[in-house]
Amino acid sequence: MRSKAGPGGAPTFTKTARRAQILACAIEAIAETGYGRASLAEIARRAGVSKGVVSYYFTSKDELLTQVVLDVYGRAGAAIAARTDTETDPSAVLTGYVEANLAFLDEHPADIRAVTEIAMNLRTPEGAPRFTPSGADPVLTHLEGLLRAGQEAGSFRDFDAHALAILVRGAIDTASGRLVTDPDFDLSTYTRELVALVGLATRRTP
Amino acid sequence: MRSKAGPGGAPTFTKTARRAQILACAIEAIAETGYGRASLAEIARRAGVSKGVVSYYFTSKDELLTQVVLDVYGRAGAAIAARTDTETDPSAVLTGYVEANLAFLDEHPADIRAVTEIAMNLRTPEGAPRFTPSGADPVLTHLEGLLRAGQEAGSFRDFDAHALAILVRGAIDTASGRLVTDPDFDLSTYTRELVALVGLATRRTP
Amino acid sequence: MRSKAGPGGAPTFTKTARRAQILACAIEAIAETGYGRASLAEIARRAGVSKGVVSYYFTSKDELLTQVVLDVYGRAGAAIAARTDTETDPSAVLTGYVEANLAFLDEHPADIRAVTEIAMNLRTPEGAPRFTPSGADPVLTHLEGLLRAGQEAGSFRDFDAHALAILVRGAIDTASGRLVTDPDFDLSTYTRELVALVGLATRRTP
Amino acid sequence: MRSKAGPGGAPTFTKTARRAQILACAIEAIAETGYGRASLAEIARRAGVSKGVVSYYFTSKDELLTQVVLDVYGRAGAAIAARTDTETDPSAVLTGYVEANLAFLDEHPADIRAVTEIAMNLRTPEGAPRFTPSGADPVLTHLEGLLRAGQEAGSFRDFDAHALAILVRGAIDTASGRLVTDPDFDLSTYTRELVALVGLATRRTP
DNA sequence: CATGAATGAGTATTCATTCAT
DNA sequence: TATGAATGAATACTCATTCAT
Repeated sequence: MRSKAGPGGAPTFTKTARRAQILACAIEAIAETGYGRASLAEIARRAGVSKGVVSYYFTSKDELLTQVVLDVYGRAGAAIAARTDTETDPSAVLTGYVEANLAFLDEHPADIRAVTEIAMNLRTPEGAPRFTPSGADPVLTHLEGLLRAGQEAGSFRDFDAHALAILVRGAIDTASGRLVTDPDFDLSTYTRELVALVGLATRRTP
Repeated sequence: MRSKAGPGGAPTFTKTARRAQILACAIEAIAETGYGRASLAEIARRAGVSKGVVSYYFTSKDELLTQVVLDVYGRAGAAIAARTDTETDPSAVLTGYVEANLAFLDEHPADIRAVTEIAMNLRTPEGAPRFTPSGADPVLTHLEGLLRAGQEAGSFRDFDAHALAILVRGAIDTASGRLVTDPDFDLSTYTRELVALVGLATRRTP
Repeated sequence: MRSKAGPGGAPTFTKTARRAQILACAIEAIAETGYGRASLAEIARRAGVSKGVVSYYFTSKDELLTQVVLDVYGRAGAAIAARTDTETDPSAVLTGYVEANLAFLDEHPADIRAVTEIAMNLRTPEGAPRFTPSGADPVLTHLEGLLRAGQEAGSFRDFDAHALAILVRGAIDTASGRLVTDPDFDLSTYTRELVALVGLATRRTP
Repeated sequence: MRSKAGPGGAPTFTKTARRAQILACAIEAIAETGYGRASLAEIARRAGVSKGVVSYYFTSKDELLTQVVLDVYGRAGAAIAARTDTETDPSAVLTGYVEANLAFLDEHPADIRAVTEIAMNLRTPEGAPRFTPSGADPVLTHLEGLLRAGQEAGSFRDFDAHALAILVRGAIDTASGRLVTDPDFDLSTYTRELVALVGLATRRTP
C-alpha cells in the first residue's frame, strides 16, 4: 500500500480528470466568494466530493492554489502564443498580443479573478508573497521582449520598453475586474481603444 | 443617549490620535502581510496596544477597514484636487491628474496597497463585495468627467471617454504594485511615458 | 447539494450517538454550572472531545440549545402521554398527568433544569427570547385542554381553566428546583399534596 | 485620600440616591435584556453615567447583583408584612399573604424578573449558585410558618406544611413570568382562583 | 480511492475590571 | 467623585489538516 504519498506514479486519466475538476471548482469558488471565503470545504462542496479528496490530490491548500495559478497561466500563455505566433510584423504581433489577452479575459474572467486574488493573498509560511509581480515576472518580460524586438527591428519609436510594458499590462489587467463588476463596460470598445493607443505609443512619428 | 461602546461625544485630541494611529497600523499590516493575515491581533501588535483597544475605537473590523478606505480616498482626493484645481487647460488638468496620482502612489504606496486589498476582499455579511469598482465608481467617474470636459471644450479628439478612463486608471493603479515589488521600476520614467501616452491619446490629430 | 458542515445525509448510528452524547453533556453542564457558564468548551470537556466536535455536530450554539429543549420536551411529552393515554376518566387523566410530570422531574431533574435555564436565557440575535412561555405555550395548552375536557364532560366544577392550568404548571415546575436544592423536599409527599389539591380544585362541591 | 475603598463612611444622601439609581437601572436592564446581556456598560448607559461610576459604588458586578436581590426582597417583604400584620385570623393572614404577593408581582414585574434571573445565574467564583432556594429559604420558611401557625391554632386541617408552602410559592412565582409574557393572563382571576384553592387546601373538611 | 470524524490553532468580539487623570 | 482609556481573559466559531475505516 502506498496511500501515504497521495497519487503517485504515472498519472492516470482519472487522476488527471479529478485534479482538473478540483482546480476548476477552486477557481469558481475564489472568483465567486473571494479568497477569504474559498475554504477547502467550499471547494469540495462545489466539486461534489469530500474534503479528504481535495487533500488527497493536493498535499496542501498552498499547493492547490499554486496549481491554479500555473494552470491559468499555462492556458493563457498558450492562447496568446497561438495568436501571436502567426504574425511576423512587430505591430501585428503587438496588436495580436493585446487582442488575445483581452479575448482571454473575456472568455475566462473567473480564471483571471482567481489568479489575481491568489497572487495578492497567497503567502509563504514566513509571510512573504508567493507570487510577486517582480521585475522577473515572465508575463511582463514577454511583453517587454515584444516591444524591444519592434524597436530593434526599427518598426517602433524610441520609448522605455519596461515602462510601456507595465503600462499595457496594467491596462489589460484592469479590464478583468471591470468585466465582472461594471455593467457599462464594453470590451470590444475597450480593445479598440487600447489597440489604437498602443499603435500611437509605438509608431514612429513621421 | 451615549454610544454603547467606544469613544463617543466630541472627539478629543487623544481620541483622534489613537484612531489615526490604529488606521496607520492597519494600513501597514495589510500592505506588508496581506489582507488575510492582517488580524486585529496583528494590527494591535503593531500599534503596541492590546486587542481590546482596537475594538474600543472601532466597533468592528468591518468598520475599521471601511475607515481605512475612506481615509486614504480622502487624502488622495485632496492631493489630486490640490494639483488639478490650479489648472484650466484640459490638457494641463489631465497631465496634473496623472502626475498627482502617481506622486501619491510614490509617497503612499502602502495606502494604495491596503485599499486595493480591502476592496478586493471585504465583504458584507451576505458575501457581496463591500467596495465594488462599479460603473458608479467615483474615482473613475471623476477622470471620465475630465476627459469629457476636454472633448466638449474642443481640446481633445473623439474617443470613448469611459474606455480611456478605465485604461488610464488601470495604468495608474498597476504602478502601486510595481513600486513595492519591482526594483527596476522607475516611477519618473513611468510617469513621463504615461503622460506622453495620454497626450497622444487625447491630442487632435493634425 | 451536500450540507456545508457537519454530518449530512442519512444519520448513521455513530452520528446519532455522538449528537445524543453532546446533548446529554450540554444538559449536564447547564444543570450543574448554569446557563452562563455552560460554554461550548465546558460542554466539550464533559464529552471528552475537542471544541471542534461540538461545532461539527451542531452548526451553532443556538442550534445545540434548541435541540436540547426539543429533545427534553419530546421525552417528557412521551412519558406523560404513556401515562395519561391509558386513562379515560377526567379525574384519573388529571391525576396521571400530575403524577407523570412529577415522576419525570424526579427521574430527569437535570433535563428540566437545563430547559428552564435555556428558556429564560436563549435569545434571538435581535435580543428577543427564543422560547417564550406565551399564551400559545403547547405545554400549558395541553393541560388547559384536559381541564376543559373534564368540565365539558360534567366531571369538573366551574373554574377558570387557563388560570388553574397556570397554577398547576407552576406547582409542577417549582418542584424541579426543589428536588435539586432542598434536602428536606420529599417528592412523594409533594405529589400526594398536589394530587389532593387538584382533586379539591376540580371536584364538584356536593 | 481614601478613594481606594469606594464610598465609605456615613452614607450621604447623594451616595444613597446614586446607589438606588444604579440598582434601578440594573433591574431594568436585566428585566428587559436578560441576565446575559445586562453588562455593566449597558447598566451604566441606562443610568446615564460612565462604567467607572458603577464600579465606584459597587465593588464588583457580583455585589451589585447581590444588592439587587436584597433590595427587591426587602421591598417585597415590607409590602407583604404591611398587609399581613393587620390580620390575626390564620385564614385571613394567608389570604392577605397571597394577595399581597400577587399584588407586588403586578406592581413590580421587572423586579421579580430581575431577581429570578439573578438567582438562576449568579454563581460564586467556585461555580456554586449564590442564591439557592434551599430548605432554609427565608421566603419559604415564612410561608411555612404561617401554615403551621394556622394548624396549631386549630384553624387549618392536617396537611404537610412544607409541601404546601412550596406549592403555593410555585403558584405565586409562576405568575410573574406569565405577567410579562402572556397577554391573556388575567391577574385578578388568577388571584381569585389561587385564594380559593388555598382556602380549599387548608379548610377543615366538615 | 474516498469518506467524514476529529483536532487544534486561529479568528473577531465582548466585557468586568483597573487606573491615571 | 467621575471619567473613559486600556487590559486581558473568555466566548463562539472557522478551517486546514490528519487519520482510521
